[in-house]
Amino acid sequence: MIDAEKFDEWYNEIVEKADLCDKRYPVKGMNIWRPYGWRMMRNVDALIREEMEKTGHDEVYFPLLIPESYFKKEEDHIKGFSQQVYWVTRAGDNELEERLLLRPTSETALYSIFSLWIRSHADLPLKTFQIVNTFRYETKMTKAFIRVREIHFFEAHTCHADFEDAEKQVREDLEIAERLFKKLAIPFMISKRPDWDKFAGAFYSMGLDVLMPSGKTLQIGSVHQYKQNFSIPFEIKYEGVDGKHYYCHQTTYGMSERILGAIVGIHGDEKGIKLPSSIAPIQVVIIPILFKGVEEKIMEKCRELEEKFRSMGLRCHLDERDKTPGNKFYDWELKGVPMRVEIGPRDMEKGVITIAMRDGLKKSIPEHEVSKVIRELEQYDARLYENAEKYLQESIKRVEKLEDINTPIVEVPWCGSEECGLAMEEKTEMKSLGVPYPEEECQGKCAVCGKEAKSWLRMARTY
RNA sequence: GGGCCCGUGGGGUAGCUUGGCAUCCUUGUGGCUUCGGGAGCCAUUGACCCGAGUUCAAAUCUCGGCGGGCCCA
Repeated sequence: MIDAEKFDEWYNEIVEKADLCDKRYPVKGMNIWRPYGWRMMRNVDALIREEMEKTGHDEVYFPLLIPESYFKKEEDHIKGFSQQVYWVTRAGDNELEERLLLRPTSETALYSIFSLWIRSHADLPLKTFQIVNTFRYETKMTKAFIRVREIHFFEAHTCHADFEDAEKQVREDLEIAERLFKKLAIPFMISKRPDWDKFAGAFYSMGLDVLMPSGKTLQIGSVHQYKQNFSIPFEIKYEGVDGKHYYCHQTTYGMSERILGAIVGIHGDEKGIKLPSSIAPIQVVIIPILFKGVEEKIMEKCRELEEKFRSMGLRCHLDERDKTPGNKFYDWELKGVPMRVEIGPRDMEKGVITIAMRDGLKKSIPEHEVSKVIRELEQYDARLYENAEKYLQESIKRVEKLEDINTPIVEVPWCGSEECGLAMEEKTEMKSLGVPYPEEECQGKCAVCGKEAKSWLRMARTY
């Protein structure tokens, strides 16, 4: 893992060096996805789509532009986003009759239409999602994948007959996160955000955060319970079995390319990034070790092996570039390829292949046992996860007093008042992530006012 | 919201104080030779963020814009 002090600089460099993005596009906060980075993102998207399908969500795609009148329907929502909205006010030479905005998120677009789609209790639950670009005008401190102005955004939107069914959805969303982030080898925390920090318009918000090597946390997902806060202004109503009309209860689930930022940050080292095999564009790279006179024999063996790996369902690449092997090793380590296979004259003689995992493990395996590489990849993924999990667990501590803080993440007894919460933020120079979920009883006294604590408050420095 | 630093070939830099020919490394391209952890030699492409101002003359000085990075709230 990268040292805390060096992390920010390392991160800024590595995202370009590893060919994930190109930051030279001259619009602030809008970077170019390079092929390698985009393949990683699409692989993440594919895992998300898989989860959505399993849980009965349907994919939709709504327009980028939202009429001002739609956007203005929910008051808190406008307040939360108005300073971050890009406007389209003219087309050609004409001023538009109604201004249009680039979606900063799609609630107002979707819900205006959901009110048309939903008529009866039989239409519920309505579970949809989309993966789109959203736009938020960040004023400063943009950072590749972490704070961007054009966001690659996954958003699930669901409508339910009652509060309890929406609560069930929130729980399902958190289970999806468990499965997804396990596959991505990124351990995370769930916190119920304090009221002053919930999503604009939400009844409550659950934040999903990871810990970066800099000691700052990064929110990589959020689940919101809207209750009827949107369905009332947007008039999303259904007719119940009793013939009466009711407003829906709604939830949303959001994630973005910050997931990539987390993977890059959490697993990276001095050599480069380290990818979990679930999203690695190349899972196995084959490097021929050529010597004069035996080139053809070695290349033949490499191609044979490439075929074999492909037939096993692995994403495999044979590096035939005219470079020295050492040069190729550095290159693929930089890009985080989980497994490297070397084939040279010595291996051919012994009938083995040499494998080297990105985290350092190196061994020879007999050629007829090639299928074992699957197991090696699984073990590598598990090591990635375990190391990151260990770092996270070591970084969280419960303390009774604010003076005792010496870890990146702390949990302190809290009376539940906004006043005390904000006082803690000020004194510690940290932000409240919220109440840890699943919630555990807290017996102590509020670290600010000394009254009986209602819960723990989890705090950290954040991106 | 407040403040600080920075913009020179694809990447990293020197030059800026004191205005005048733009330095070095790396990468890319062609070739020879090599290949079990960044090989060597030869040839070669390629740059002063944009705009305005001062000046005989601006990478250099002044102002503005755009972009990048950091700190504090």
